[in-house]
Amino acid sequence: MKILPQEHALLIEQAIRVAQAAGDLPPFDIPPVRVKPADNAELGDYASPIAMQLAGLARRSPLQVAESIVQHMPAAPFVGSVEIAKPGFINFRLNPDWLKHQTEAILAEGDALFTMDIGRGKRAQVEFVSANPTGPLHIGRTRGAVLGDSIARLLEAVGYEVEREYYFNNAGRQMEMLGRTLRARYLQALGHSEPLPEEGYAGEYLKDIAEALVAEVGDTWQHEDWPVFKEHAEQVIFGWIRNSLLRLGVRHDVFFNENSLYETGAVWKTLEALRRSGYAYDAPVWEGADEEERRKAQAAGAGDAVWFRSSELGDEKDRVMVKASGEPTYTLPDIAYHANKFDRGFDLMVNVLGADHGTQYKTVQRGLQALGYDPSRLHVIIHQMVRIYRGGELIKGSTRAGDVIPLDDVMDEVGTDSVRYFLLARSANTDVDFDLDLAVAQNNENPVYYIQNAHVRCAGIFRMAAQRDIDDAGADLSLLGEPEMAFLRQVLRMGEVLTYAVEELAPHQVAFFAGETARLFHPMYDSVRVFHSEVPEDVARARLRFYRAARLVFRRLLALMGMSAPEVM
RNA sequence: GUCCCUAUAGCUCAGUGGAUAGAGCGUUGCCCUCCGGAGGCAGAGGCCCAGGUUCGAGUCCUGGUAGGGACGCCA
Repeated sequence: MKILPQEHALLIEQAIRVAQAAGDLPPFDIPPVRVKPADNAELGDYASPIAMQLAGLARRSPLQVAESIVQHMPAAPFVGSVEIAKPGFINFRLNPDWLKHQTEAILAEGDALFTMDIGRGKRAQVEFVSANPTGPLHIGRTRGAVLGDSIARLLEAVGYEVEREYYFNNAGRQMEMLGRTLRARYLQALGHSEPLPEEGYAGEYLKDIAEALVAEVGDTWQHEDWPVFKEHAEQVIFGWIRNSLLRLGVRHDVFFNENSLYETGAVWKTLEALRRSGYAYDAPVWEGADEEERRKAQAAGAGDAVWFRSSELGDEKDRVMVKASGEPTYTLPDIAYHANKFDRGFDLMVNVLGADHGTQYKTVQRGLQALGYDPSRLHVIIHQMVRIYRGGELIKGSTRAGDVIPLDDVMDEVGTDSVRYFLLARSANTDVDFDLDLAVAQNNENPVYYIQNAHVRCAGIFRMAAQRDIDDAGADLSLLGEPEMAFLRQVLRMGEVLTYAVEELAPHQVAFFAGETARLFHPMYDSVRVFHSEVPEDVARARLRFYRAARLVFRRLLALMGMSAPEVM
């Protein structure tokens, strides 16, 4: 399918060149030509303000420039008419005949509708979720899952070969706490009065794992230490996370274990590289520390840590990479991990993170810079928080406190399609208030049903067509009317919406477009009937052909959002 | 204190430097025998404040104000 703003822009560029060659316009470098869908249908379908932009360069009035451009505009099958409007706009109207026949073009593309080759031959990587296996997946992480997977689907739609990656850490202090907590829960389940470790995980889910463990191994583990329990907890919890993601329609191609960076020595190689470039040094406190910080560190008896001189790259202070104990903080392996990503040679890298990791990624970017990589090649999408409401009440919680609602419970309650839609339909930059009551509502307050119902209605038409044995192949599409054309105009905008959504890595654009398209569909469906006593058979066949294309459009949109396209509801 | 995000209709949100700023819910009035009423039509109603850049600013810049988040030798 054509991406119409681009097609129109090409025509304008050619027209300007021809006008310049003919001496109608003075020579100048042509700036990028912007063409947008016109906001007022009475003015046209697509519009460009290029003449206003060029007025200065051409040293003529915008209207004169527009006239010169329009005079030299080459013909194109999709252009019906070109007009000039007051301040200097060039307005295009689509050729109605061409528009009606786009029905066949849509059907010819099938489920690959609006697949593009922008990313042909290029490899993209999307890293998302990346939750450590310390508890069930909660709603905040789920937003990252939905965003990351939707971005991956979009990249695939424009032709990239996409790898989905999950980075995790199953070592370190947090995992030790997990093991120790499970051990305590296990002993409690056996009837011992074992206290939970300080800063342990209070969540109920570890009780569940402990009880299942008792049922499985009895009391044979009571003399085991925490590593055995950590191993078990990790296995069970990772199983939960994978299952939750699977239910949500999210799969990862690569699970990257932080530990492998130690096994290959990458972590220490990274540190050496940073030392060589002068970005690492040993000291008890960072170089820019004030008196108070120094006193505190001395009082605490701090030994030499290895610091990352990030303040030289715009940070407010330097960061510890290796603690005095010799153990690295997350900073060092994270930098090593991203260096590894860069070395794998992706053309495009996307990292989806929650707002609570906003500071962390900056340190990683500075680390990459210090190593000589170009950090702008890594696109970081930081999404804001998700708040869950039930009955108008905010539900709060953290994994540690354990009073969080696991994703599985939310999916049980509202269904996976609703979870995906509500987490997708907002720009990543804004908070999401997830209203469980609304998401579960089976009425038109719930946009999920509104969009899916458009597909259901199309499917209904074809059930009826099968009964009546009507065939739409070869239908005369010139019999389509204005309402159908309005719908086709909207559908043809899909190319530019997808292009823009990919450029901005903003998949919520797709959700909005789907909603808009459904809003255009339902009134039309009401008036444009296929099976009606007053509709002649040839018109009925043309409309049937049209609804076949409409069904495909909704199926494609829902697929891009990772949602199902139901036949009945 | 520093950094990040946000501020658009009564509410929840779109809006890519261009024309008269869009949708859903709510609200007011109305319509609909027929492909599933989980419907449709119409109306009222809005860019936080002050500067700046631009032929043109909801959009870009600076400074405020208000709300959310992050600022560990935790990950």
